[in-house]
Amino acid sequence: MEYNFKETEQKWRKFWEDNQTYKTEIDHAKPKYYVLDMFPYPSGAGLHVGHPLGYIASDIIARYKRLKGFNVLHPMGFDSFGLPAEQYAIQTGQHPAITTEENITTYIRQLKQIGFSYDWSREVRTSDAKYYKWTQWIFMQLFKHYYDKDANKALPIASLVERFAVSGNKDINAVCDEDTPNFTAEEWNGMSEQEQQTLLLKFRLTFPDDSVVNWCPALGTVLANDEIKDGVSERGGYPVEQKKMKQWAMRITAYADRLIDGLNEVDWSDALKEQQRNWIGRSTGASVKFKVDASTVQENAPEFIEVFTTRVDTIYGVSFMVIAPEHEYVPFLTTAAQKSTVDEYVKWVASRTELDRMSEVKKVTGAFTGSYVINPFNDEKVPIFLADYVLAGYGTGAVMGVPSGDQRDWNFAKYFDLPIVPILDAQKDIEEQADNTKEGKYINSGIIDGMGYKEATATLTKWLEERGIGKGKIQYRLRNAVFSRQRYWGEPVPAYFKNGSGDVSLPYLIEESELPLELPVIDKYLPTETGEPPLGRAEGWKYKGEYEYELSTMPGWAGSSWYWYRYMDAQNEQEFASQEAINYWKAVDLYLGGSEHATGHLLYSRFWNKFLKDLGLVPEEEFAKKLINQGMIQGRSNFVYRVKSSVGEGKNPVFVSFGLKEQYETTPIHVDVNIVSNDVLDLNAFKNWRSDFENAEFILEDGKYICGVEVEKMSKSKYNVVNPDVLVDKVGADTLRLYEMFLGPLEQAKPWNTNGIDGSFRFIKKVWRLFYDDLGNFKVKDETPTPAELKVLHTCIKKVEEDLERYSFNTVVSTLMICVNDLGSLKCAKKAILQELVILMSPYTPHIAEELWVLLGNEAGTISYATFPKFNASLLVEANFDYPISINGKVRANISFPTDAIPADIEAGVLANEVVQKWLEGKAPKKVIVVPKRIVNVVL
RNA sequence: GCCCAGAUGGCGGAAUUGGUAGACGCGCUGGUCUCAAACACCAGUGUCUUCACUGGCAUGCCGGUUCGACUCCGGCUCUGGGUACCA
Repeated sequence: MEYNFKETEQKWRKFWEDNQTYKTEIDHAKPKYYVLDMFPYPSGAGLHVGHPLGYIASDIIARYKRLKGFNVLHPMGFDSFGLPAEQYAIQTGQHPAITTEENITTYIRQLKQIGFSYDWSREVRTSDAKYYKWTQWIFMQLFKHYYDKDANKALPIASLVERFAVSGNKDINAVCDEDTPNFTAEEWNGMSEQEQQTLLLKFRLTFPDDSVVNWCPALGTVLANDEIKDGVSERGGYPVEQKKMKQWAMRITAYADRLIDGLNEVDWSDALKEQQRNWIGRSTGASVKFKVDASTVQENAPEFIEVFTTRVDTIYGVSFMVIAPEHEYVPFLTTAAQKSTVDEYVKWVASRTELDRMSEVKKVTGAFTGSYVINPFNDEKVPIFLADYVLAGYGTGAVMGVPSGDQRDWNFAKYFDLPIVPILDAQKDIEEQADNTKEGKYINSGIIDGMGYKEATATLTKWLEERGIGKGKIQYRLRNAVFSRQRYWGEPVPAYFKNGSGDVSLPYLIEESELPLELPVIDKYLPTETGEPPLGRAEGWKYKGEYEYELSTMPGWAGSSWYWYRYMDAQNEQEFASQEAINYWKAVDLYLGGSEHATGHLLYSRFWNKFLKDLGLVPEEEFAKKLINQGMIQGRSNFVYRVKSSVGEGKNPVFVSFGLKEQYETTPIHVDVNIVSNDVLDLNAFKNWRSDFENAEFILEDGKYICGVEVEKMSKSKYNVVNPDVLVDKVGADTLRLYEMFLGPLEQAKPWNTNGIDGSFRFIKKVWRLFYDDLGNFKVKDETPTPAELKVLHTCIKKVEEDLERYSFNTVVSTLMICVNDLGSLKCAKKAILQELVILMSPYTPHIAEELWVLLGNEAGTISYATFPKFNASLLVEANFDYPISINGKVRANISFPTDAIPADIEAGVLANEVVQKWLEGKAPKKVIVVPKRIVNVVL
């Protein structure tokens, strides 16, 4: 009798659902274990084979931990706000809520099909008002708090206001904007409401701020870097420019130190922690104010330009200063003679993205403003340049150029023919390249001549501080996080604006009792004619019928920055989760997801978690104790090639087939792999695929359009998604689960390839044949196992347990295969052995395990809460060990010795061996190394 | 460019702490069963040499440490992830 996986799997999935087998409650009698998957964005393409990889692994751990006696929380939900649904809405007019709902339904059906042991009663969706009510609530708390450096935590703004009223801000040690002025209590108390509120924004943990964005005038919207290809919008091919815009920001920089320090207490990979440390980029240095030479500058020019440097010791080597081309000072510093050069340069830089600017470092570009600053140490005039390698958003947007010590500065100095001054006697070949050494004694360096690095730095810093023109400073690369999106499909910001005198209007929060602030209905999902975000279209959408709401929405990461708490108490309408639930489940014990979230989601989530802890709402400083990054299942992408000259207003886009593309200048564009077959594009499907391609024209080869191919990550934006449904239908969920784990180490990236899935399928059938003979008779007997059978079983128990404890999911599959092969060879059909095997298999192949468990006479549904087999080491004891004997590190023989033989006896035995004798050629060995129960090495 | 990974047979991979490189599986080759095929089972399978035994070579490339290196160190090459509005 063949195993009927279809019927059996369906039967058990229904049983688990009907009996709520995996529903979880707080249970103080058992230790808790929280295993969490990074929840998916429910894309229109459905679940792809890359998703389950992590989910299968976490499900295996969840099932394993249940067998080990833990009370396991294992939930799933959806990060359901996001761009693709909105993009689809723009194309079709369909409300994103409808498509999102449909997509989620598909996802749930697909997930349930794979036999995951989720407690579905706890499902969350970030786009559900019952959920985003609490996202908005957390946003409000951020607005109502500031970061107090003395308390080293967030404190209420209300307490800050009280202190301002008593003693101004001179004793306040708080994280705030750079340009926050000093003020006394009298000054504070004398301020208008508007002035006070403006000042408080400099302290709040979320606040409106100017930031530079990719603005696409033709689409009237801001684009992600992702949506820009070759400087034009991927959608439509329109030009994009850099533009300053008021955006909500999150003062994540307040938590920079705690975000770095907290990494020491979590069990995450070193690679990931290193990435976060680098992202935060704490560097110790000094800030220095350079006085602007007033003789050439325009009216209203600044008195000083401040720079941050990690090498203040090189300050005597400064031969120019560079400020960012978009820096607000530029107009004031530009002389009439340089104006046309500067304007042209600024315009060119505005057309480039930040990524372009950082990537292209080989080509030096820049422009001289015509103005100078004065080096405070030697009173020399230093020319001020603009250059695109300085970004306005980093530090002060200005850097001092030291060509002898920094290669980028050196390149710049060569290009503009600026002096390259040596500053250390240890610097070598500085006419050829920069030398950033800190060794040697300073030269050409005024007050630090003859000193070493440490002394010089201290001397200079002291000198600056005494004169009030500089100080030691810790600078972070981390920037405050932009928290606004000019989009519809996201959480509305629970804020409105009033006190609008002229263009100044201030944000205020709505009342907590008015939450959730729901997304209003709009007619279409595009910006307004005046360039406002889509919410500007909502008719009569005003706070108390009077005040403008914030029209941007929250970014994708808002809802995902706290969701693990909502699972603890998903239906709670009074709080984001009850204190009882939070204090029972505490933090995530195992978190599984892709490494592409290293510096996004995982940093923002840690930030919000620390904030919630400061408020006393959650107990743990770090929300995820252990984290594993599953490697990406890579996709096979297809490309079409758009001819560049066919892009623009009123033109039909032209696409050239792969083989002919070298004859044109083209932009490669991803095309949905589902409308491509054997790399041949379905032309009609392509025209229907995206509205801007409906008039597409093609240059064909042999009457066909051949697409390009590349292996890259499988993702909705690359349109290369492969669906697991087909596989479940063909070979069953158990086989799919086994196969995905068998592919290789969880952390490693690999392209999706179904070759080899037969091996997993055969394994399932082999297991079945341990229970049934060829005639379909159930053959399991209640007999006493032999030592050989017990040895096979316990070898397996040991290895499965060890491997699961170190999350080596692929080797467990091999171990199970070896065990089943060996039991097959032994013709073992004994209940005592097979019953334990079934438990060992059950985390991987829950369906067939349930079936066999019941066939062995157990109660249905109880295998999930059975006891993991106990390993008995005494069953594996061997009398002898087979030593590999190597000569000069190469194995030449194998000799068996008693397990407890002493090295001297082994050495004697080895030297007597004829193979060894042959290699010795009568001579005595130089050395014999005996590693007990491992190896013997004879050195000639 | 910068930050972080990875590279082992025809293919996916194993080797957990420096100790037999290639477990397990796919594929392939030969055989058993069958009218035939599928399934299943048995045997072989890194490469060169050889009838065979044996031996040489071999973990991306170059060099080093060690009795011994896929594993540690230095220098490269290529591939993937991130690079702040994809999530």
